[in-house]
Amino acid sequence: MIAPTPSELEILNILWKSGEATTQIVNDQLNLTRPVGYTTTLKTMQLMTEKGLLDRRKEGKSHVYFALSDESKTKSHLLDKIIQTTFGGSTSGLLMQLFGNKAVSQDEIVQIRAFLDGMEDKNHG
Amino acid sequence: MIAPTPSELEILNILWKSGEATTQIVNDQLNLTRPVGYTTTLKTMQLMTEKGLLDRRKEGKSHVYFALSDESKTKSHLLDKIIQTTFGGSTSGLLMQLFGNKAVSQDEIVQIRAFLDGMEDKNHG
DNA sequence: CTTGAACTACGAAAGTATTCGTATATATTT
DNA sequence: AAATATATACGAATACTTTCGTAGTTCAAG
Repeated sequence: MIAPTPSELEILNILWKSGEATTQIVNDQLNLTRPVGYTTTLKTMQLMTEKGLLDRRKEGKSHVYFALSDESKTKSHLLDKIIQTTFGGSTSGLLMQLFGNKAVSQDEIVQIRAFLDGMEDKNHG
Repeated sequence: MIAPTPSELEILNILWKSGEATTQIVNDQLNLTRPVGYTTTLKTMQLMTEKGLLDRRKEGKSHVYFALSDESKTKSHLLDKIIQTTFGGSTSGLLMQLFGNKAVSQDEIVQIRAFLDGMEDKNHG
């Protein structure tokens, strides 16, 4: 599994959401959050393509990029890593931290409840 | 809030657990997991002291180091960061990922529900 | 008070990630 | 087909982190 760097993850998040996009579009999206030069984004996406994180197809004079790495697998892997390094491998340690010290909105609690309901149904059925 | 680097976090975890320790002890602990030179550990701890992550007192010819940064605050901060960068700011997104790809026992679900109950009581009270 | 073991200080190299300038290529417009 | 706009390719600079060698310090034992 190839772990993306922070910058690469930003780009992956954009491509996972939009399915595919040109460098221009990705760069515009990035610049909604922070300033970054066009060629910087281009270079990063080229490196990601070499690494096998992305692939691309030619369209007119530009390239259209799309993610090869699986969203769920990648995020799961990143999560495992922080559980390992920050919480000594303990998933419940992470949960305690999350619930014990962080404000979680009512909406999110509702969402989490619904999710747990679904899981329990699965377990019982 | 000063975010520790990965290497710094390893050292913090050791000091949070033991309260305080010399470079020697920290380095020995690190070497249970991976090989790292004594002066590497020393240098890192010196940098951490400059940054205000650690402080130390002289004892004999060596220094005894201890963490200045709060464990819970630091972990909470790291967690916030991954929630932001990886899950678009959605805590429930993280939980779904966690529950979706890992086996979570019925006991843990019950525990989490109890947590949520407690939080809601707090919110409403 | 000299020797040796353990420790600190610090510069600099090595590794990794990010950034961007500049040259070149491609398509479109006039 | 020349000029313009938009792309790509790529080298190299910058930044950040980690690594360790070497020189010098401190303390204790002989």
